[in-house]
Amino acid sequence: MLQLQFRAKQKPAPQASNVWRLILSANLASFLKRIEHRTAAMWIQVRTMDGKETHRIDSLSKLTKVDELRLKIAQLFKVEPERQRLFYRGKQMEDGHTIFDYNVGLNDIVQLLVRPPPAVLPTLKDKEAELSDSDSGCSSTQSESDKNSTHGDGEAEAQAAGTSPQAELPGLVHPGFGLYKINEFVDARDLNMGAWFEAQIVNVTKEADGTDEDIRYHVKYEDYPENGVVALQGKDVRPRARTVYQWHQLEEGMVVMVNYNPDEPKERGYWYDALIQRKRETRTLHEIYGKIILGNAGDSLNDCRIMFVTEIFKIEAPGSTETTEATHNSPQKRSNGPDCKLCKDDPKKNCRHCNCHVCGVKQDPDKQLLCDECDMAFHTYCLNPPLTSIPEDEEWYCPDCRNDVNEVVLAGEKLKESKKKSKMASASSSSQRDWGKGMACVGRTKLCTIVPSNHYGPVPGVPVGSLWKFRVQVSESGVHRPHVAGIHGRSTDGAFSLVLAGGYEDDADDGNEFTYTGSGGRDLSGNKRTAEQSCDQKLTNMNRALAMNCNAPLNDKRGADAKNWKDGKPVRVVRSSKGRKHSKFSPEDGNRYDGIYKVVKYWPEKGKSGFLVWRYMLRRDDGEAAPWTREGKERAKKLGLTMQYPEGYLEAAAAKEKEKENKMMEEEEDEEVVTDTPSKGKRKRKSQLEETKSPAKNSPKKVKVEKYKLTAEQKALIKEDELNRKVWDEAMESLKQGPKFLSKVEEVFLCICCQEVVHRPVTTECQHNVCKECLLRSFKAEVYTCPACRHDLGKNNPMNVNKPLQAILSQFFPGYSSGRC
DNA sequence: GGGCCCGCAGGG
DNA sequence: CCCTGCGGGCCC
Repeated sequence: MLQLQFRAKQKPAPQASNVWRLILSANLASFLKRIEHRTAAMWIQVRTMDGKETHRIDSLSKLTKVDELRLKIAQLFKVEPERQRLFYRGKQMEDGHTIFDYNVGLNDIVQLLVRPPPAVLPTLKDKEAELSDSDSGCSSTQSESDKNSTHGDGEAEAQAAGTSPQAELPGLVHPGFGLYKINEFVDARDLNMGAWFEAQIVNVTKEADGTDEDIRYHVKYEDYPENGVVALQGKDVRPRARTVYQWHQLEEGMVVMVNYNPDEPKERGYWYDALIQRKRETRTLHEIYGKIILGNAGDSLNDCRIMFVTEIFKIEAPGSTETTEATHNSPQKRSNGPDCKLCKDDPKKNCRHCNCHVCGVKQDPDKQLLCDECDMAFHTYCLNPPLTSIPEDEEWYCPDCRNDVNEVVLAGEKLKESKKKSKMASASSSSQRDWGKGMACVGRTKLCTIVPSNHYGPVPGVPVGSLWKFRVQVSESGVHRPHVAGIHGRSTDGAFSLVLAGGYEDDADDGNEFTYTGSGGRDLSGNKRTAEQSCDQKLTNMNRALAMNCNAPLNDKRGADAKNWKDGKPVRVVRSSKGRKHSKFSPEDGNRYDGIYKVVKYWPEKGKSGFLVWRYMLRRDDGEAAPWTREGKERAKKLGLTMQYPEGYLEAAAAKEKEKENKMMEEEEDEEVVTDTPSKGKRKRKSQLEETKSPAKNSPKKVKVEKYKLTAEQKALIKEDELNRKVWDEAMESLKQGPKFLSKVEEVFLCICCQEVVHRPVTTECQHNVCKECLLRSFKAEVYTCPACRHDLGKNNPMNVNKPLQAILSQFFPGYSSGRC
C-alpha cells in the first residue's frame, strides 16, 4: 500500500551524515557550546523521483537562486546542472528564480528528475526538446492543442474535421481471448511519459501457447495516427474513461485520472493517473493536490495542484466494458472537450470567461483580442480607450496584465508572481540584505493537532520544563502558537498562552507570581515587530483577551481583581532566555514551558515610558513542580527534558561548521605554500575538531527516563479495546520512553485519510482504524474498501465506532475532537 | 553590541 | 482582506 506523504510538510527521517554520527557519539555538550550561537542557515532535502536517494542541502538562503542550488545538487548527486529537472509541489524550478519564489520551506523536499545525457536528445526546437524528455513521440505540442481550445469559433470546425468515431462505426469483434474487443475504444498508456491517450484496438494477438500475460493489444492512438499501431500489454490498456467524479466524491487516497502539465502546471496537459493527497475547500476555492504518476519506472510528482478539478475521471476496472454503451458509441473526447465550465457553452448566456472579459457578449469573435498573459478575450471596442483596429504586434496584453510590469516581464517564464508575494516587503524593497537564512523568517514545519488552537490548559504530552531553542518550535508544539506575539488569545474569549521574554521593563517576576504588560501602543511602521512605547495602550485585541481570563466582569476603564483567582481561565506560560536580564527565573537558553498561571488582577497604569499600559498579575496554579525548584529539576532529569532543536538543525549546523573548518584548512595550506609559516592558532583549532569527532570518548550519559504511568481506568480501557490488541502492544512498548509514549499513540492511531488522530474511530476487520467521518466520505464516493489496505469492507458495513478506543484517546488527548465532526 | 527590518501566523 | 506582533539574523 502506498504511504501517503501528507501535507507535504511531513518530514523524512533525517539521514544522519557521517560527520554528525561521529559528533553525536562524541562530546555533545562541547559541540553544542561551540555551535550554539552559530546559525545553521537554511536547509532542504532533495530526493530523486524514485525516492532512492535523498540528500540534505545545507547553507542555503531563501534567496538562493535555483542556479546555485543546482551546483550543490551536482556535487551530492553527481548530476550536471543541465541534466537536473527540479520539481517542487509539481512546479518545475527554473534558473533565475529563488527558492523563496517557489515557496520552498525549511526541510521541504525538492524532487530531482535526471534528464538523459544530452547525446540521446534529438535535435528539436527548445520547447519540444523539453517535452521529449519523457515523451515517446506522441508529440503534437501541448501549446498547439491549447490554442485550439481557446479560439472559440475555430472549435466547431476542428472537431468536425477531427477523427469522428461516430462517422463510420465498425462493429466490435471478439477475438476469443483477452479483455478488449477489436475496434473497441480504450485508453492506452504512453509507456515513456505515463500519460493515457484515447486509442482504439485494431487487433488482439496471443502466442500459440501463451498465457493471458502474453496477450498483446494492438492500438492506434486517435490523435497520433503518425505513430502507427503499437502493441501493448493488458496493464497499459483500459476501458475508455467515462465517469467524471463530482467534487464531493473526491477524497484523499483515491487514485484517479487527471489532466496535468508537468512543464506548465497551470496549463492544460495530458491525462495522468494521480493519487489524491490533499483536498482543500473554502467558500471560494476548490483545490485538489495529487501525486502524478509519470511512468513505468514509478516516477511520480508529489503534491501537484490539479487545475481541472471538474474533469477528474474514474479509472475503469480492466475489462469492465460489458455495458458497452460507452465504449461502442462515440466516447466523448477528453482533451478537445470544448466546455467553458462557467457558461457550459450556452450561446444565449453572456460569459466573461470564454468571451469578452468586459461585456461577456458572444458576438464579433473576430474583434476579440486574446491576452497573451491571462488568455482572456476582449472586444476591441470594449477596451478603454477602444482600439479601432487589430494591433499588429504579435503579442498583446490586456489592461490588467499590462499594468503590472512584473507580470509582463514574467510572462512566458515558468513562474507567475502571486499577488501575495508582490505585496510583500521583499518585492519592493531594494535592500541587498539576505534575510533568507536562519530561523527568523521560516514557517512552521509541523502543526499541533492534538489540541485545537483555542485550547485552554496544558497540551497533552508536553510536560512542564519542556525546552525549545526557537519560538517557531514552541508554535509547532501547540504551547504558544504565534511566532512573535507575546500573548495568544481571542478578544471575545480569553488568552491561551503568553511568553515572558523581558520585552517590557516594567515587568517583575518572582517565579510563582509575575506582572506582565499588554501589547500595543507602539509605532510599528517600517515593517517592525517591536518598538518604543509611543502612545497609550487600549484594552482591545490580545489585551482584552488576557483580561477575559480574570475571574471578574470585564472592565476596560479601571481593570478588575479576580473574585476567586483560581477560577479564572488557565494561561500556559513560557519563559524565554531573553527575560534573563530582568528575571532569574528565565531559562539559560531557549524557551521553556513553565506551566499554568491564572490572572489575579489587571489594571491600567502609566508605564516607565509615560504612556498608559495595561498590566496584569499572574500567579502559578499548576500541579507539576516549577522547573526552577529542586523537585522540578529532578523531574526534568527523569523525563529527559533537553533542549529541542528543529529537525535537521544540528546536522545542518555541524555541516556548516565542517565547511568552515575545511575552508580554513585550505586557506592555511595556501598560507603555508606562500609564506611557509603555519599559523599555530589555526592548527590548534583543527586538532580540536578532530578530537570532537573521534568516537568512543565521552559518549553522552544515558539519561534514565521516567516511565509513562497509565491510570487504572486507562489500563482497563486499553484492555477493553480488544480489536486493537496488537496496536496497543506496540504502543505500550514506548511507555518506557516517558512522554514520547503519547507521540507513539498519536502515530499508531493516525487516520490514513485525514492524517490526524482517529476521531469516532471505526476499527475495520482488516485491523485498521479510520475516522467514521472519513469512512462515510469514502462510501459516499462508492468506494467500499479500507482506505489503508483496500480490503473490501462490504457496501453495508455497519461502521461501528470503537467506543473504548474513542474513550481512551479522549483521555490522552483531551479536547482533540473539538472542531471535528 | 545595537539598529534594522524580513516572513510567518494568528486574529479580526 | 488587513492589522498586529516580548523573533531572530544581518550588517554596520
